[in-house]
Amino acid sequence: MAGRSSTPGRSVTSRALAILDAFDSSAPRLTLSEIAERSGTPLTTAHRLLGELADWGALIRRSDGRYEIGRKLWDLGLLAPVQLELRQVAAPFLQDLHTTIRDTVHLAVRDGFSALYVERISGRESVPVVSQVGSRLPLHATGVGKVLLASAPLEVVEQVLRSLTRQTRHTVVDPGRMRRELAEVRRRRYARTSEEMSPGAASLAVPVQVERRSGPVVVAALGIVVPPHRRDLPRLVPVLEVAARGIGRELARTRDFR
Amino acid sequence: MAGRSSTPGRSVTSRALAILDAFDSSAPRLTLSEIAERSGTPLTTAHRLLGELADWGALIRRSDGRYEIGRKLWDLGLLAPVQLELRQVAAPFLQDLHTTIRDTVHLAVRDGFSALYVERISGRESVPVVSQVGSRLPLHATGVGKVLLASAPLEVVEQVLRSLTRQTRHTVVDPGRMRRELAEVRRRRYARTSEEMSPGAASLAVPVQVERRSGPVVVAALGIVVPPHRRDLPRLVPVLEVAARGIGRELARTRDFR
DNA sequence: GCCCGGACTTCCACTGGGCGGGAGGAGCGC
DNA sequence: GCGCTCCTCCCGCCCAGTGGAAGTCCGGGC
Repeated sequence: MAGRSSTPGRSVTSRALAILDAFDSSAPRLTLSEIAERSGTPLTTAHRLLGELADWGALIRRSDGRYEIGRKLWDLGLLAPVQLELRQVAAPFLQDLHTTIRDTVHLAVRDGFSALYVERISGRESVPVVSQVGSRLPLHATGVGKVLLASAPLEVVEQVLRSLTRQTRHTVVDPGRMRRELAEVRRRRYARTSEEMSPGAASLAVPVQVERRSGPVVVAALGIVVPPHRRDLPRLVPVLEVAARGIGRELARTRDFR
Repeated sequence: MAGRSSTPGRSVTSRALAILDAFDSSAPRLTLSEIAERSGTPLTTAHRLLGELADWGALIRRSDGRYEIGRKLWDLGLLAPVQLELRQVAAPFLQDLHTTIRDTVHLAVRDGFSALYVERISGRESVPVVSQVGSRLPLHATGVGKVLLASAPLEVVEQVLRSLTRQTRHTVVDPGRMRRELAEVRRRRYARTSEEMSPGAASLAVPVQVERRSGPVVVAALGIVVPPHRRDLPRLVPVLEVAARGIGRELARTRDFR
């Protein structure tokens, strides 16, 4: 018996959502007790809520008792604007780009202080690449990141400059130098990196812009990852630009104005 | 005043989920009152729950007041097994396949009585195609559908045979004929269609199998869509088979046994 | 400018759905 | 068999959730 005692004021909904929050890419399959612990929910409560979520199809219970994200959430996720408005539109362009240059191709947006990878195309032979669709990488150490950072609001830039974490020995961690690089990116309209995120990988990226009444807005970054010894990178800039412009134009057409 | 009166016995969680259910591909952006109506929730209740869902990031509220699916649900959806265990693994193979044959390439699984499209790759020039990632099409009118149906449990086959809806004038709607076609698919290990789903498109598909203790299990179907006048389709079967086998082998390695 | 209608937001008293400790069961390793 | 962990079920208390009503905001017609 005894009524509630812990965390008063937590709504039912927030508890249910906390349970969903227990899942992340490092833990996509969880047992009841793991979920209860990770979400800070009493075991019994977690059990009941999990039952409801599983009935609806948000989660599925595997035969070994562990829970996974269900198809219904997968479906819903596909309705998010990143998918519906950006990824869908951009995919064929990335496709063509990949066919042409045969390296790994990326599309990313800025999500707070990270680059969020929205799409990635790579054959089975290309350079090993860290990013996956849905993963987040630092803005200062990747090509797409630098492009996104170069067009981010001042306060974001300042915050990022204050925390330039070293990823490899080539990572730019000096705020002054990064500031100059960003200016360079704005001027040249593309960014490069060489082994700044992971050894053995260089990258090249350009902005994807949409025209608004107030002028062009950078909505995403398009990038490629190549082996660092490739010396002809700048030659690829126009190829990326053509694709980026295509995406931008298509976005302007598709996107429900505003 | 006055307590609840409508639908007693509905849990809070089920109401919140009903609200998410209001969103689908034909209605990915909704106003408060639309959501209230579509979910059968009183306006006020919908309003409160939407607030909670938006705070958490399941939904986002646009500046025009309408709600959309938020990034957090997109993220969660990426953790679903279809994505993590199937799509991720299969993508490079589809990629290679597309590069080789240059037509639209598909990967689908059976979801109840439909084929659920998990991945699609097409350049910008190929045949116009109905399917999109996340969309569902009938099992009896598509190549991947027939492959999936051919290996489905008996009761699924019977149910589908009872409701062969006509999509075009070439759709097979005779249960007897479909039954023979399925036997043929099982024997030959591939399926064909020609303008049975949409005019101007033919398709070819093969099963993707994973070896289990109990023998091989069909977990997905791999297909291509081509113009109907192409007469060399059977020549492409081995190409599809190689890719399908590659996916199957990789799945067996990756997939957490069971 | 004014009025009207529709869509959204805030308020608040009542009450039944949610809560979670505890008991009991299932499965497993030793 | 025994102890351990993990899961499921039970049940009475009580506060979070509920939703009608009233208030506010906005845009468009006249």
